[in-house]
Amino acid sequence: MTPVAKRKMEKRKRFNDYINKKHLKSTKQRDIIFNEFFNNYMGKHVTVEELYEDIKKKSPSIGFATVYRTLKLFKESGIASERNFGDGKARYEPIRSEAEHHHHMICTECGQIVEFANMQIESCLLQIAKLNEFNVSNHKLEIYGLCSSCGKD
Amino acid sequence: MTPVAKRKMEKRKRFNDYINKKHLKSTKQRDIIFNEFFNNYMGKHVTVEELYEDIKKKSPSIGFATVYRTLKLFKESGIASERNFGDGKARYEPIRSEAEHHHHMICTECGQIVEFANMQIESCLLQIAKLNEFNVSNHKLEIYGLCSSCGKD
DNA sequence: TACGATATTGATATTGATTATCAATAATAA
DNA sequence: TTATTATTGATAATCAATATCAATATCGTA
Ligand SMILES: [Mn+2]
Ligand SMILES: [Mn+2]
Ligand SMILES: [Zn+2]
Ligand SMILES: [Zn+2]
Repeated sequence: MTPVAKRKMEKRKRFNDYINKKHLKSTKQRDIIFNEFFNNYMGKHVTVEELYEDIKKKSPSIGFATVYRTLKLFKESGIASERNFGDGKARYEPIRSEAEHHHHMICTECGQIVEFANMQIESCLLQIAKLNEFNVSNHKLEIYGLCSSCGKD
Repeated sequence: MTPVAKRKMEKRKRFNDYINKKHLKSTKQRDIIFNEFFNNYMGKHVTVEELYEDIKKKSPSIGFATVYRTLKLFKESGIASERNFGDGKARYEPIRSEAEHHHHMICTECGQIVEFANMQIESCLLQIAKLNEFNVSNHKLEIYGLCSSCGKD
């Protein structure tokens, strides 16, 4: 089994566990959305609209609201992250692994997104939180500007 | 003149300069909103709704849309920052000085906001941007969690 | 001061993303 | 199989933010 397939299976298990724990149900629609999301959007930051349009091609009967609800479920179960890059639309990305926590640089001209991670920043943040006796649940860090292509004055 | 009064005057000058540069006009409404904002919301993070409700008490004829438009003007002219803390409402805070750049820790329970600044993080960010040839215009960093009061399990 | 060009205002309608509603249907447990 | 409970898809509702527009205010110039 490829590492990618293994990762997908792990997320699937986690999602199933969540479904069971909360007494929810497995459905064809959730399967379809799960597969589309984890097969084609790894490392991407997809909007609900985009994912819906994509899925509709193969499964025209799936409803818009269901995609909304399912992505929210993915987030709640810890297999997807919700992102907001200031354009008013929520974006979702599959979580690769707990270890691959990262942040984003967004080009305000072309929309290109560059991911980055930095241990020094992460430990600074923990320290700051500790100093203020804050019990951190999550944090976000975004850099906005022009990418190398768009930034040529 | 107190330091606070001096700061307010500086912002006023900057706003007037912007007004002139863009061939806009000085109006009573803008004066009223400016004064309310810089007299009573220094160090705060106020929503449009909140500021509107506050101003309406003294100046009942001021319209909701005008408060929206004026806060956006404050932002464009560089005398206010727009913040988004994940509750779907934009918040504005008066800019103290270029030197007082800072970030936020938000308690998801009681809404308390703690400000912090950290030079190490700032220089890390600049370095990361440089490495990726990104021309940074701004960045945001937020920590979400429970404050010391709310976090007592 | 009066005039003319231009910007602003306040009320209201509209937009756009997201959420709620609900009757029909599907999944699960007994 | 049946009873219970959750889900679905269509659509209405919500809510912050923005657009529209006629009336009014500002401001440079005469
Ligand atoms: Mn990412
Ligand atoms: Mn602040
Ligand atoms: Zn770009
Ligand atoms: Zn709190």
